[in-house]
Amino acid sequence: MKKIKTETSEQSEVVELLAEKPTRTLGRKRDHTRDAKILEAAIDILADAGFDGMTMDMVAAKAKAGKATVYRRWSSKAELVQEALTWMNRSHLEMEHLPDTGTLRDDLLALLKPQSIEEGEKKLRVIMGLGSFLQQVELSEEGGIGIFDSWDTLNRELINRSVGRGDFPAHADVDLACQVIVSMAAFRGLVLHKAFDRHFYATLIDGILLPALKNPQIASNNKD
Amino acid sequence: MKKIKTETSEQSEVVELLAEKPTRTLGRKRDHTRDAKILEAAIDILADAGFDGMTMDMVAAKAKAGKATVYRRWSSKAELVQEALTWMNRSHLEMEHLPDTGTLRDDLLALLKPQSIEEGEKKLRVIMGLGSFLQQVELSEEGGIGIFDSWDTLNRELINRSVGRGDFPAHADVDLACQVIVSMAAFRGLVLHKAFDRHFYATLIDGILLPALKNPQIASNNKD
DNA sequence: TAAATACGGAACTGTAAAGTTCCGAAACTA
DNA sequence: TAGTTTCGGAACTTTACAGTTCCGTATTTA
Repeated sequence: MKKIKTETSEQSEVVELLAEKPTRTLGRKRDHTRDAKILEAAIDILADAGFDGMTMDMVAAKAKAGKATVYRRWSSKAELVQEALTWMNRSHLEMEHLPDTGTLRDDLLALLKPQSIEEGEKKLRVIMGLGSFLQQVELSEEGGIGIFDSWDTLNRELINRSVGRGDFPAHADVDLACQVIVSMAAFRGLVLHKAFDRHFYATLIDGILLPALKNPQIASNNKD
Repeated sequence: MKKIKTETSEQSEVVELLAEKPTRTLGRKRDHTRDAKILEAAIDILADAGFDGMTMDMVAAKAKAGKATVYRRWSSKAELVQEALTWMNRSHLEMEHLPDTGTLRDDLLALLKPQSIEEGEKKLRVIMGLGSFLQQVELSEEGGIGIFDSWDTLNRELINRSVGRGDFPAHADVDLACQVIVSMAAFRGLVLHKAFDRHFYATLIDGILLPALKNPQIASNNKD
């Protein structure tokens, strides 16, 4: 950025002004394993300090990097956060070994591994702390979800499979059901500060999700 | 905050240290109509700039007050915001004239007045922008925010009345149903950045709430 | 082996905003 | 009417942090 450099010491370069030869093959190579360390540090700090509570010094320190190293990769805090969020949402979807217990209820519960709960709560804290950042920078496309896509996709897959088996009417509103799961998890974590644990999830499934999916009425189309 | 003040200029006061006589009857009286103006200004700015985007100068300017006037009432930005949030949630619960259309569906929808939608969205934007503030200061008691209490109470009233009429089984999980409403509204506003409008609410009621309440099964106890 | 670029670390600059203090004017009380 | 507290407004101080620059060292290519 802004590499105009009005130096007068080297006049010999004037001739090459229009050459535009970056000649990138020189010097020490950039260590791209540092990228992940820095992004990870950024996510950690975002999770428990929020966007405005996070300083570039914190990130650099946590990643054991110099600030110059950070700014060599991302030209601003906003850019770093933007990419950190993308990195956080890189999904390791393992569609191959989906749970298959025979009932939707147990499939959904099987997806709730302790590790995924912990990770999900961390993501929630990150989003929660984004606050004013979201008002400055329009977060990626689609209004900024993407963060729940991974879980949401798996849930949708399980429910669709169950509907396909004939467990529920074909007109069941799968989208809305998926929204309920994610919304309840988020609200419970962010606002109520309670864990989205197995017991609560079972109550939600039995008391809300399954009855809603079983509903013989055709609910109006919801698509947002 | 940090009002220790180790001044040495006035030794005469030392004698009265334990007197504690504010003698408040002197001088111009504080104009308490300014309080509301300032709190309202704070809420407005919180709504479209967030906690960290809001400056005390903005608040003072918007309320046409001096900063000294603000700090005479609240000793810090955090304190001001704290009270502004409380003030925002002062509920004008009009339990007397609850809607009574005869069906729960229409009662719930009737509660969603255009004015309350607009107000609700403003509140959501405020919460959205709270971001890091929530991580610093544990907001109000009970872990929750209380911002949804007003609406939640009315919803619970309507649903209970409907259950009392015999529209739904007596074992219907009213608490959980209320949680669904509030959670979906919050998530939709905070994360999806979409309006919680009449159409979506109708879809939610028809597709989720009513089927869940109608559920003949006894769901496990959920009480948190 | 020399030039170029990377690294972690630290010092530095510039700016924005929290919080304080002072001003002249207004309002209240003894 | 004199002393006290309020008001809006503005100037001021202090602090924190984004972003830049420089250092000594390590790594890579020509």
